[in-house]
Amino acid sequence: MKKAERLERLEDRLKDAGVLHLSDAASHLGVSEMTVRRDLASAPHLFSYLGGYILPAGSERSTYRLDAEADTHSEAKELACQKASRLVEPDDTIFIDCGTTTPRMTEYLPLSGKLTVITYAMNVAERVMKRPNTNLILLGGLFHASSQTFSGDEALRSVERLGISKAFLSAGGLHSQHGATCSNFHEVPIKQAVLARAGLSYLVIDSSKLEKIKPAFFATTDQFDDVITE
Amino acid sequence: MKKAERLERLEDRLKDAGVLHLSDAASHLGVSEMTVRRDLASAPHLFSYLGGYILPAGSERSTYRLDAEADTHSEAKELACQKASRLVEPDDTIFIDCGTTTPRMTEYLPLSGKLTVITYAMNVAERVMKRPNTNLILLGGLFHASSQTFSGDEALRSVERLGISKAFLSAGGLHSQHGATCSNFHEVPIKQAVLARAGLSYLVIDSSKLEKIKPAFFATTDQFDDVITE
DNA sequence: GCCGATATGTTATGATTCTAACAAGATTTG
DNA sequence: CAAATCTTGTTAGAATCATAACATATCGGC
Repeated sequence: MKKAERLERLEDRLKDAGVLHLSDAASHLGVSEMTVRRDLASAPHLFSYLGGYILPAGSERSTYRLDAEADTHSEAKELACQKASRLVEPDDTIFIDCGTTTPRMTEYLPLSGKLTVITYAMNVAERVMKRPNTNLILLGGLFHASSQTFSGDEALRSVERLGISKAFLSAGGLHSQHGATCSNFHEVPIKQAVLARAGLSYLVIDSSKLEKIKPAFFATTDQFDDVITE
Repeated sequence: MKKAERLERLEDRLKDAGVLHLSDAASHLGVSEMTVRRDLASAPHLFSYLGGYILPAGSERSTYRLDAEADTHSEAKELACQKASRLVEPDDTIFIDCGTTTPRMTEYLPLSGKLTVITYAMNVAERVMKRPNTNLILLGGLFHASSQTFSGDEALRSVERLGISKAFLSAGGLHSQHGATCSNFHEVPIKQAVLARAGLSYLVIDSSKLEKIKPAFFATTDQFDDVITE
């Protein structure tokens, strides 16, 4: 058995198991741990190796799943999104912000009528594109892994040419004195452009965000028509 | 600082970094490693912990299942993409077109260096965003489910402001007389804008496309520096 | 303030992982 | 066939990780 074959078997095995311990891999391949180490070192584009465990390459940067339970304050966010979705009418053109809260709205949006969803968040786009009877407009640009969003001048210009009936914004903090703030500065221009263009603007947050302050300020409290929490 | 806050900060940090060493996490949070261990143990649904390293939960399950077999001329496309990827150098800025062929290139691109990938195809973006050390620029706009792409004026204007060293285009047909054609008219403006801006342009197709004609014409054969097939 | 309960830090010990160096076997090449 | 090269295995010491036990600190009633 040659190195190439071992690498292939490792790859296959990883697709099933997800992670593999060095010692398991060694016995599975019938070679010493040292050989597996050397195999791994020779193919860093295929595998990641962390403290004795083998992973498929790139899984460190996996998309953040929004599985119902795999998130802090999950039930609160779910509830807030259900309430927010009730405000959407079948023929609206709505903006949905990034984060772990507002993307959940996609599950509760009305299916009748011709809804149009505008977003700059990948996790929102991925969900909306699978819906029937729904237009999706994604504001593109440079991708930021930290927030799963895009940023760029052209996106701002696009917003100015769109009609937005209702905007659903998210925030990392909402403070009575210091308004709405978020963690990433690149989100600020888009949020502000949307706020300026939207007919009605809502802030959708779970109550744990109240009275918190994050580094990037983007709006005062009175710029929102309503704040929706659980 | 309470446990809940530490967990949130860990989550944020992981979104950026992907993995985090126990000792880094401890110093980042200003607590002992033992406390971080205990925090992790109390929230196994949020994090995976392997040999001293913290990962987002579920990242072992990287489901990069390719539609590889569920596609015609699959091996031919795969081969063409491998050949095309060999033309890419570590610090290039490349454009990758839509379809079922060119998105496979993402698997073979070099991992060293700081690659930048420009695209208007959702299936390309979804793959590139999971790669480390890679910038992703998505040309946004209105989503077309038929080709999994976006279209819009702002995207065209974005292309004019980008420097593209190599462009990898796809086509539904390449005819000796009638040039390169595709099935969707909304792809034409982007393809043409990219052709006009790219340093080198390649057409990546499997040989079954040769001498075929599709409804939307977008380029003559001599506009490409090379045609890459299996 | 006092108390119990919970949270956090420290230490020590054993297990595991990492790395380098060398030896033995397999493969290529002239 | 023999030398050179590449591959693999073994060993040992250093570094790191895991776990438990205990000490200290903090918090929330009463």
